[in-house]
Amino acid sequence: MSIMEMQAMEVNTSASEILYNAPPGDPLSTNYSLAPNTPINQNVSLHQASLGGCSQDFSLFSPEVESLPVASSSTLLPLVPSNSTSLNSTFGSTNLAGLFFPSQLNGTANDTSGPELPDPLGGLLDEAMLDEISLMDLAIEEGFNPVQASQLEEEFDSDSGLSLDSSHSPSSLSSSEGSSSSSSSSSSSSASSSASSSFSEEGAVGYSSDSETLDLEEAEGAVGYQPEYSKFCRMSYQDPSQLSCLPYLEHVGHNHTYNMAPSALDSADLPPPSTLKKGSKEKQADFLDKQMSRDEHRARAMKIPFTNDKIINLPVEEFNELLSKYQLSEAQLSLIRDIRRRGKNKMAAQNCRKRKLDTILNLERDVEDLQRDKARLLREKVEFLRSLRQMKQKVQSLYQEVFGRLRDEHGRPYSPSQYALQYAGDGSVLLIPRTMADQQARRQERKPKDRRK
DNA sequence: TCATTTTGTCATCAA
DNA sequence: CATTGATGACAAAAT
Repeated sequence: MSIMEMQAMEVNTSASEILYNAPPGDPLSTNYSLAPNTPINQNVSLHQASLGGCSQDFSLFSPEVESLPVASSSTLLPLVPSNSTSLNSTFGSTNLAGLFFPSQLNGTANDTSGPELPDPLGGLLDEAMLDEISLMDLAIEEGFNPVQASQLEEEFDSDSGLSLDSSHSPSSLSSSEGSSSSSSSSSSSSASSSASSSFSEEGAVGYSSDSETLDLEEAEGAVGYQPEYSKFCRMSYQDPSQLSCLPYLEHVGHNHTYNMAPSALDSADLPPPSTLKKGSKEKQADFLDKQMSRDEHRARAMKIPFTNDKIINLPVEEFNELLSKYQLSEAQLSLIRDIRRRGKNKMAAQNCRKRKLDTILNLERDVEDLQRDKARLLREKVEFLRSLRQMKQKVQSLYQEVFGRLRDEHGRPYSPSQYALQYAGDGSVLLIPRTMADQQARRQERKPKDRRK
């Protein structure tokens, strides 16, 4: 995405107008009153705004550009009869010209570059940019950071936009992107791995007979997945049925009648011991009954002689060992197998769901990161265009100065409508008749456009 | 009671 | 081949 945008930025720069439009209070734009006379309607839609700006720019600087919808060169030429025409042909005919944009970017409301500051490079403005950059882009971000922007500005002033482009955005972008994506992937992978490891660990603890040391947190570990998200993870670790799986509850099991009920006794939200002592045992039994999972009920009904927790969490070897100690009917064995399968799957499902939530969280984080990156790139683009605009104006004024000092053999100044300066490939500057300049301008004008299509 | 969320279960695949 | 974990889909349970 970033690459695309950067490319788009190089090729079509009409979007710059939008960018300038977006932050009306942009403190930076106030620093540059380059186009003070440019009429700006900030309330118009993006397209209108940009087109309006474009047409003005183009009319001033590149009347020869046919593609432009409103080449109002005729109307505006009178304002700048001499330099505007010459500038157009000149810049339009050179590759260098492509570097410079219309100086009046729409959004710079405070800018004051009017018709008297024609821009030879209006042709570069391309509406394609509008598709990629919109006010929305800027609206999304948390607003321009004046400090950052000014820093960027300074860099632009002292440095070339390209250097900044290459040194800044890619590194920061890649780093942030990499961190975010890697964090998501690594975190999820590590989480899952830790999940499995801790799970097996728990299992090991679990079947080490009567370890009463497991606490709730370890129980969480048993499930294996404990990512940092707290708000998101709504899994209830207090679930009695889950606790029943924990080995440390087994020892309560010799509560005769209810082998698997004891889980309830240890859980925090259960009735206090007083009720256990003095409360009716019936009620207690009912309560415990309700706390038991379906499989626990089934196991009790089938008189399975050991806890579901063991059935589920013992490793295969010990599990088979355990089974061999008892004379179990086929139905009992079948139920035990089901209990084991379901119990394991239950935990797997819990892990799976937590993992899914974690993934979603990470993706959300990634989205935020990418949005930040995008906003930053847009900011950088604005600064880039800003400096570009400045350079254009410099070149333009230089052009006018040079052209204005030229004299023919009779000591008379050249007419800007008949002659134009043109950069040669070797770096020299030639004074050529306008007609030639126009032709060359058209030739160069078409090449890039055709190439793009 | 109804809607929504959470949890359990099953089927299936892959390791 | 048996076991186990992951996961989608569905249903029961809980909120």
